[in-house]
Amino acid sequence: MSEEHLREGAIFADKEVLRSSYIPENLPHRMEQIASLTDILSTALKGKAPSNILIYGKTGTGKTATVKYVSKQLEEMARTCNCPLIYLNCELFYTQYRVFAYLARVFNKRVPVFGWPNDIVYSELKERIETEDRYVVVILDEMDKLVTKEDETLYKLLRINSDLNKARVGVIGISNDLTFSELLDPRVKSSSGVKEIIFPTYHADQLMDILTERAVMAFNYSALDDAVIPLCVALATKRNGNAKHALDLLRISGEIAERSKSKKVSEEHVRIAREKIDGSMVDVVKTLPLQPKILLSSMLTLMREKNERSFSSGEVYNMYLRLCNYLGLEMLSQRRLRDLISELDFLGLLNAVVVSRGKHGRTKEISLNVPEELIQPVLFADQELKALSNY
DNA sequence: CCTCCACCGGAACGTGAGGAGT
DNA sequence: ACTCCTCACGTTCCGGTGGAGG
Repeated sequence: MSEEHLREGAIFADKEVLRSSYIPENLPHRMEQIASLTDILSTALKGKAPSNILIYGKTGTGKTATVKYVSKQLEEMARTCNCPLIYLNCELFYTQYRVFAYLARVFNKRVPVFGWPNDIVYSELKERIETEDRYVVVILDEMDKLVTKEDETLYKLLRINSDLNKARVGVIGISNDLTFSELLDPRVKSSSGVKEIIFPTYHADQLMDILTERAVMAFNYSALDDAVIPLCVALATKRNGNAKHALDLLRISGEIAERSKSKKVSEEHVRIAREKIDGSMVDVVKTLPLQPKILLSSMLTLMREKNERSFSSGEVYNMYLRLCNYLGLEMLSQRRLRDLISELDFLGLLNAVVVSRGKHGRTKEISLNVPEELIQPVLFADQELKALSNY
């Protein structure tokens, strides 16, 4: 077994470097974001009230990495001035109770996993924070998971300062949703002094830099064919410049090369890796309910008929109606379809951006985010959509 | 600078399925 | 068995809006 482990080093020097949980020494093309984040945070650490920060960007634009990177940098400073930085992923702590209970636990207040009323947990937390004159920074990753209609967690946290005398709390919210800002109550935004940092998607050459830098650490010398990184970059660029996707490709290619006992990672391995990743995308489509599947089919039909890539939501809806008619299925309202489009956007299957076309109104421009030939067979495989194959 | 399109997305409400409590 | 919920999924209604073209 240990023999096997040593042999594993044939390809990889340090595989962890390619995981999204890894925080590199250097984050290429994120200087600006690092600077503003550091700037805002360090003034807080120097004794001024921390302002709240909202961070936006699509998946794989380096949001979490940047925040973790900066907090690591400031860790020492934070410790000396008793200003804890608390990281919390809302995917795991998605209810008010869990968030507050977790925070209370950080401040050594034992709160049961369930059972207490929310406001008690909240006031316990408040009391705990107040025991000292200090600043606390709470990082809420994936915070869109937290803001559902009646949930006030975020607002409570943003406003907690008005309930505090000595201590101050700053919130860093990280969101995948670019429209999240509009979703927030504008009063909260202005009153709590929220600053926003936007993370644009990476261009091909930027992805190139990122992958090159990581590959040097992750792989043994000459274990990588020259064509591998450019291929990973090219594939990830097609997927919105998603750096996470690019790194996944690289890592999985390496794993495949390793398993096949190759000495080098080749283009072929990347192809297999892509198929593997695409395969999981296929699974997502496969398990989708009927209506979203019809929606995706409408996209495919439009692409075939018009020979274009992106369409307005009106166009998509009309095509959707046509397909429903053809299939003899009941059709949803345009409002409902808008929600479905947003959901598929969130899943990464679609790409939707609001654009204004002046006299021709305002709409969402929607494009397919996965290879057409990949999902078509999956859609046609659905019993209810079978008839589409000869539409 | 104003208009006005073609949507966006919030609010409120309806329905039926699936638990928890009694 | 029964109420009482919460949740997912849809609906209708409607106020709101960025920017090309007048």
